[in-house]
Amino acid sequence: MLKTHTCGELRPEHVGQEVTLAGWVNRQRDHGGLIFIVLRDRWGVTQVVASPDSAPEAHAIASEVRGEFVVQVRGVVRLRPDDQVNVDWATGHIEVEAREIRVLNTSRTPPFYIYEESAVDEALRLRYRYLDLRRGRMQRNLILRHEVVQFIRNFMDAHDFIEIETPFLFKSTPEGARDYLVPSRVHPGKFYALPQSPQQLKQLLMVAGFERYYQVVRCFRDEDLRGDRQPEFTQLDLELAFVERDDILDLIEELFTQLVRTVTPHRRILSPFPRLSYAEALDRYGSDKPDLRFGMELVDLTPRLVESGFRVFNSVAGSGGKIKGLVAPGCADYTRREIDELTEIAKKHGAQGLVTLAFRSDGVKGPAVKFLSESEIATIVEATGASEGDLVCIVVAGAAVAAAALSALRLTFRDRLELVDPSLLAFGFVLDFPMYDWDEDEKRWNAAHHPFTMPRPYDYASMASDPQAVLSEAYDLVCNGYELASGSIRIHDPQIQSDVFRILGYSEEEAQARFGHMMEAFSYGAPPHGGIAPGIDRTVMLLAGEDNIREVIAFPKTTQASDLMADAPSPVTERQLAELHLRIVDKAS
RNA sequence: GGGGGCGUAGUGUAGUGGUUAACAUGCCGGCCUGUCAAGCCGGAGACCGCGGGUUCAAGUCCCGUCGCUCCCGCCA
Repeated sequence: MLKTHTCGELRPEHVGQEVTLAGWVNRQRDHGGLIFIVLRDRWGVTQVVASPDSAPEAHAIASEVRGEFVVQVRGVVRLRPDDQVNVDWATGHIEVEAREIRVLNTSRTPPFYIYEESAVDEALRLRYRYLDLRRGRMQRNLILRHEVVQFIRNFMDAHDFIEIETPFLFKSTPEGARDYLVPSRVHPGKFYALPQSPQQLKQLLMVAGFERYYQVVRCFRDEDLRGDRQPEFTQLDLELAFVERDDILDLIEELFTQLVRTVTPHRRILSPFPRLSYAEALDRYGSDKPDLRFGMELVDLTPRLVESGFRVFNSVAGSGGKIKGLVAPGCADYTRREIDELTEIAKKHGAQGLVTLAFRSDGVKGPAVKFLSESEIATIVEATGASEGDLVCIVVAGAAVAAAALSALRLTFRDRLELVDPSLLAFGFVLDFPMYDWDEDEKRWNAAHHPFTMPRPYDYASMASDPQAVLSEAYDLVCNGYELASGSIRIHDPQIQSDVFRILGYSEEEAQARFGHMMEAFSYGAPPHGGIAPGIDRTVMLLAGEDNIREVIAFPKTTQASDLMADAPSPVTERQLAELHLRIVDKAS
């Protein structure tokens, strides 16, 4: 070893020992006489002092050292003078008096600051990711990520799960997300797909009798990126046989509760995790992934105001539309410009407009006030609980648009009014998702979760006649407005599976071609089973207090799905293409 | 696929259509023996992402394009 100790471990108890440290130079401060070097490694920083009197050769080398040089220092640990203790450092009570300094490698001046938490252009960070990863933020985040995964593996092992690897080269299914395809050299014109998740394989492991399976596994989806979405991401994929929904929810609640207590004990959680139905989540928060850290719940004013003389309100009569609102506390003095911004947010989510009522000391203000009766305003006050100083925002639209618009407004107020406690991790479960979504473009029903999800038993009869009304045994874990995990109890009865495929519009032949291997497997004694798959990247992001999963991934892609460091994706040679039986077609043609 | 934001020394930023593009920091040199964002003095460093256009004159206005980013669509 080129070091006897790390840069994070020396304490007053080591005083007098001769030690060897090795790491990167954070800073070098040359006082003409004394030279201070702050040496950094994965474990911390330690101050090294080179004196021209006691070690002239080491001092001469120290004077040549620059930031990010890699150096090895042999020296003696000594106590700092009382008035020069650095209380911000774990090693701040001591320093190492250099006897010998070796430069193991020099460094060019880095393109951005390593030792300081300053803002740097994202593209530059990604281009020099190996330097960005040296910085404290990324070091902390990746170490935290390791601790999270380590905790998960221990937890799963302690609960009698076994980890089984599944193939990355698998079969494409056109359902769901777009697949990343891998051309086959051996089979001209045929392709593998990288798995969107090991969904089918883990169900087959249940058929195989493993009963409790898990895997920390990479998943691939060729869809457009977001702050919480990367083309490749990591899931804790798990599946159990002979379980019911609540068994899985209880397990996940225990896992995340213990995870937070172990890895980030300074964070608070809600206990027990709230469990609400999809319908309730949409009704109260306008979202199936509500941020439960704060209230500001939506209020349904439809029954109270649908017969109003105000044309905007009575327009939803008989249409199934909704009049819903929320109260923004203390926002009655919003300017015209601020109200316009709120209106834009509502419109972006499909609303025609936004009705605002500002409850000021000199009365209720807003463009709609003159169309409303005193008793209608009193009704709004009573229903929403608005009081002086508040701004009531009302959206009149179809149920889905009203929910989307008000949810967006709720999150806007969350950020503007700083309504959340940043230490809180508000986990919760959303249950009873619909089984099917209507796809307006394709004019057919889609599986809301996936086609192996079990419908709620008492809904079988109505399944064919009214797919819209069928609920499923699907569930999500949400946290702070993010979907953290998604899962379901699966179909293990070939007859139900075939009924579901029929509603999804697959002919017998199509179902056989796409999922024949699954249906065949289920005919050999498939146990009742179900599972869930928490996203590791999002989990670590939330635990780390970051708002983008790039900050917890060592080598992420940009929003254009490229790697700026290695410059991927990149062209390949004609020879490679020929071997794969591929030809590039000009996009214009 | 659509919409918004950003792009100016290595880095972070400032910059009414008008002289030689400014500040901080970093970098280089000098001084300095207890600093820890060390200090003091001096210096170098930018054709303002790229390409067009408007104008007597463009970092600034317009169009296009590239990159990063946020959002909508998309994400079984």
